Amino acid sequence: MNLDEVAKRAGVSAATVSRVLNNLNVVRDSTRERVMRAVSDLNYHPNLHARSLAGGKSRTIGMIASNLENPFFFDIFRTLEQDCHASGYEVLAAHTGYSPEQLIRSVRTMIGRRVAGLAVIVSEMAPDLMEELELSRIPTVFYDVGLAKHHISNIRVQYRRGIEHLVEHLHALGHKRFAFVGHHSLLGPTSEREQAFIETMRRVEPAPEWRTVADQDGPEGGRRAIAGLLDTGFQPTAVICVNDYTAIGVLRELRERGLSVPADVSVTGFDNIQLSEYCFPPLTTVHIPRDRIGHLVFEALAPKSGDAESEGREIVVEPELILRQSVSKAI
Amino acid sequence: MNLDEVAKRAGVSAATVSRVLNNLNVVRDSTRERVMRAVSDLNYHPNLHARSLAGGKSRTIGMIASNLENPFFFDIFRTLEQDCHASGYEVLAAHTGYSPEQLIRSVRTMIGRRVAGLAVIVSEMAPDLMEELELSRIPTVFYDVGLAKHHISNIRVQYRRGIEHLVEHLHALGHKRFAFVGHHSLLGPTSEREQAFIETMRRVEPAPEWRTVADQDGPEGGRRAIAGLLDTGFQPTAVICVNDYTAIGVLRELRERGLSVPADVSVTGFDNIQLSEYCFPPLTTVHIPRDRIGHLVFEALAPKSGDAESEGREIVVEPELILRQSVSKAI
DNA sequence: TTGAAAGCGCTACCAG
DNA sequence: CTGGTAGCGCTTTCAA
Repeated sequence: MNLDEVAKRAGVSAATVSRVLNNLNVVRDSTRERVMRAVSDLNYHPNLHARSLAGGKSRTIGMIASNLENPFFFDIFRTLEQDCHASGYEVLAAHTGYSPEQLIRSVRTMIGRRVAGLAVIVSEMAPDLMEELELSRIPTVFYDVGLAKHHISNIRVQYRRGIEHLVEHLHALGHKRFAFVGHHSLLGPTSEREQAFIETMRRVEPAPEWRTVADQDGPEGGRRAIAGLLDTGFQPTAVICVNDYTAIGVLRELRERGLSVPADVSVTGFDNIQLSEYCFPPLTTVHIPRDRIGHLVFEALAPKSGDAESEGREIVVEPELILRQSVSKAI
Repeated sequence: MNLDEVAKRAGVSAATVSRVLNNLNVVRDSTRERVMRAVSDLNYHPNLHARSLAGGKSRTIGMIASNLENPFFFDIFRTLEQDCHASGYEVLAAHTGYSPEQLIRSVRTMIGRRVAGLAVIVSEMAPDLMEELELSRIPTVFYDVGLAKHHISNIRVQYRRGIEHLVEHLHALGHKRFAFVGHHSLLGPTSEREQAFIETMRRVEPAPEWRTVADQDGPEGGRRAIAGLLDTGFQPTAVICVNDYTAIGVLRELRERGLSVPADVSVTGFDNIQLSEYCFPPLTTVHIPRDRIGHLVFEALAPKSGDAESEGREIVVEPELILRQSVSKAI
């Protein structure tokens, strides 16, 4: 089923069918109607591959995320998608499951699809990819990795600041034994959070005891991580989690061990996802404005009429401490 | 940047470059190497649109879900994606946010992309779509909607059975005032759950008091729904939620009103998503095997070598009651 | 307002 | 093993 058959059935040329389908208002109404009729009679659906091939441009934006299951990433996706739809763009989402190989595959696929722009919101990062993307000349946004370049923008969240807020708050409450629950991922924002944690620990007076552990991203990973740590005999009074999603698992494990939060142990998350208000107790966390990030990504990728070809920018996002019931004074 | 430029640079024909890129092992090693070198020198990425256009087949499977944020849908997606990747397929995911218009757009886009198969896992359903898809001859799987047809398979979960299990269990525990918390969506599985609830209520002796309410899918919707109901003065001792994700919001609202679960109110979910074990208290729910569903979808869509052109099948999935701590005897 | 025809970049078939 | 070439289905001039 193709344009020609539709054209034949409508008694017009392929060009005219194309005009109708693309809303070029140069077609006589009667002709347009005949075409539309043929289209629906034949259950015709334009081949999008042919369309992009012939048209050149793509009107599609790609987003690659480490873990779309984590609401943090999904919230960014949702906002980006809304903005895109509002401007007639499609969004293609891919997730890597934190696998660097999958990341490479996804990036290549996106380039192969000739997306109009690409958002790479991942923690794992292969350095060569940056160059591959730069060379591809596709407008790209990275999240917390690398530096802005010609076609590459960069959004960076002041994770360090967020962690510092958290630690200072807990420290002021008298906590002296800290744990950091991270997740596996070689580079990027995660380890920035861990680094910030470690450095802050070293700076604080009097020097606290502290440990770091890591497992998968998510409730299950968080649960296993804290379980492993507690099994070593270390008894933190404050547990700082790399993100809210992981913190949910920590809360459960503590609860099942008969440890009360925050009476026995204070717990913090990061991101301020919706679930952080719905878990028990609600999490003290650090707000990262995913919606704002989504909008920023869109702005960086969609060529606003006027901008010739926007250069890559460096965009900084400030986090904000959110106090809830999962934290209290040290025992 | 295209095949020809690569061919020129490598001093071979476009056909040969194509052979190398497609791993047709008929190319001399030295030639292959020269080509690969040219490819990487030029940072060449094959145009996937041209490829599918020329090749005809697509090696891509589409999945449309109502709400990818709800782990129920995401789990199906994850499994499907794993199976697909293992067999060299790509997956294109779209979500509709329960919007029938978006569903139509997504389906059309998928057809336009000429996907090799399409999974439509949604609650909202426009009847004409079924025919549009049937006519498109794309192998399709619907979830709990319509009937199997020529190219259309159907997975149906015995929701009715699941709800009955739940109600009987609660009834046996002496509950006499029930609430059903649903979510908006005109047709399909959701209302099947609600219908099952209503019919079961009418059948049970002695006749219980009951109400149904609905809001969005998700914690926020669940919270608002139960809040609205409680504000009317109705005091259920058992709240049956359309799914676990929504139940999380119900748990929070009850907690904030000082109602203890399960001492004051019993709450049940549906789906048995991972979070149902992580919330407080852990939810009594009904297990729906999302991984099995994911596998079934894949099998129904990917033409296993051997099958000429598998006919649409009707596949039935049995749910299973899972008892946890969110339910107890009526006060 | 409409038609004819030249590509878009790639695969696949036919020769050599 | 390699090259030439005819499409795949659509958009987009250029003419009419």
